[in-house]
Amino acid sequence: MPNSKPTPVTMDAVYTAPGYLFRRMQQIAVALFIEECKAFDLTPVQYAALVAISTHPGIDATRLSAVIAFDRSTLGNVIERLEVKEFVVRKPAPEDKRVKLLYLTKAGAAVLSDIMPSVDKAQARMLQPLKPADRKTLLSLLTQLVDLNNEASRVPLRAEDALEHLGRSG
Amino acid sequence: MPNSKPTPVTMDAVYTAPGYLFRRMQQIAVALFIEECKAFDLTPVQYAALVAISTHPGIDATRLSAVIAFDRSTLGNVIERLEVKEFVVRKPAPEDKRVKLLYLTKAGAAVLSDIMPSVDKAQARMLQPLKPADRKTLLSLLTQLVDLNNEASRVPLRAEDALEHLGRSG
DNA sequence: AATTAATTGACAGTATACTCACTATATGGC
DNA sequence: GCCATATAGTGAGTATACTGTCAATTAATT
Repeated sequence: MPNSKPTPVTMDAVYTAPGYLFRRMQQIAVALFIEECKAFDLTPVQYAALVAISTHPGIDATRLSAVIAFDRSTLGNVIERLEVKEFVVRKPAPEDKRVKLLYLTKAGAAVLSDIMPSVDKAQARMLQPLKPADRKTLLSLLTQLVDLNNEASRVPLRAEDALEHLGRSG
Repeated sequence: MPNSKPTPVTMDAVYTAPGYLFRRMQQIAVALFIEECKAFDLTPVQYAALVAISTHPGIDATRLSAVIAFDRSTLGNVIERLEVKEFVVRKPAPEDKRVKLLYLTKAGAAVLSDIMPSVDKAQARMLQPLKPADRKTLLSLLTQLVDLNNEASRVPLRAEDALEHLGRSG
């Protein structure tokens, strides 16, 4: 006799799904970042953009989006907000009229170096509840997984793209 | 002699931060879900809401937000979209004029049971690159971490809230 | 019973995160 | 030089994810 009862759906179908757990951790990570860094009025994404511009001065928006695995359209708004806060300036590229090159202002460099301890504190807090050995294990597995799934996301990370802008001036 | 050079910021400050890795995995998880489930026109959040309403028929929006750890304001829009698709109906509660109770329609129940295999496929795909033992380890650590950090997020999960609506009708 | 407090859903505002479409500009093949 | 193709940035549109505020309603307190 076949089983006529359909399998009942339970909330465990949601709670144990990796996708749900990643969404929750993303929520938690952002909340902790905002809490620790509220004195600096920077979001996690704005912070990542500042670091990337600091590391690659004169990068353009398209390459920046590849370096932080960030959608190009969204990045336009992020840069705009960083410009309003005067942490970033956009200068037209001399040899390509389409391109605008990104640079940190003095205030941008200052806020980046000032915010670092708070960022580190936020990052430490989100793994704090785990035993040190488990933190290491989780970070290692997460790093592998992000790397191996890189092409699955709509905006894969292309760290090497950051080097291309060097070809412009030399 | 003190070290006068400031520590240079590198992209590793971003790439190795757990917050960045969780953001990447969330992007990847959503992309895989949308890809596998594109035939059903449901987002991960809409799917979670449908499961919760299926599990708790007659729940209200506030309790639903606690059950899926989802901001109440955002949830209003999510429910609205599910209503437009006719997967969900809102009925005014007889004994509390503020409250609207949520129920799946037949179409909602049907899409939920139809989408399950695709959801499972998406969830499997995001851990696929890891060895089976590592998948288990990661899921276990993630589950612990989400649970232990529950209060850190702005909308903590309150699964037990789901039971409260039962007190209304009896 | 009347006042206060709390709750519900709605709304406005900000910030990701994505889609597709568009203009301006560059570049390749011919 | 010309034309097809590609690229850079922008804008419109959708969907989370949060903040605050607000009116309506209910519950708690006196």
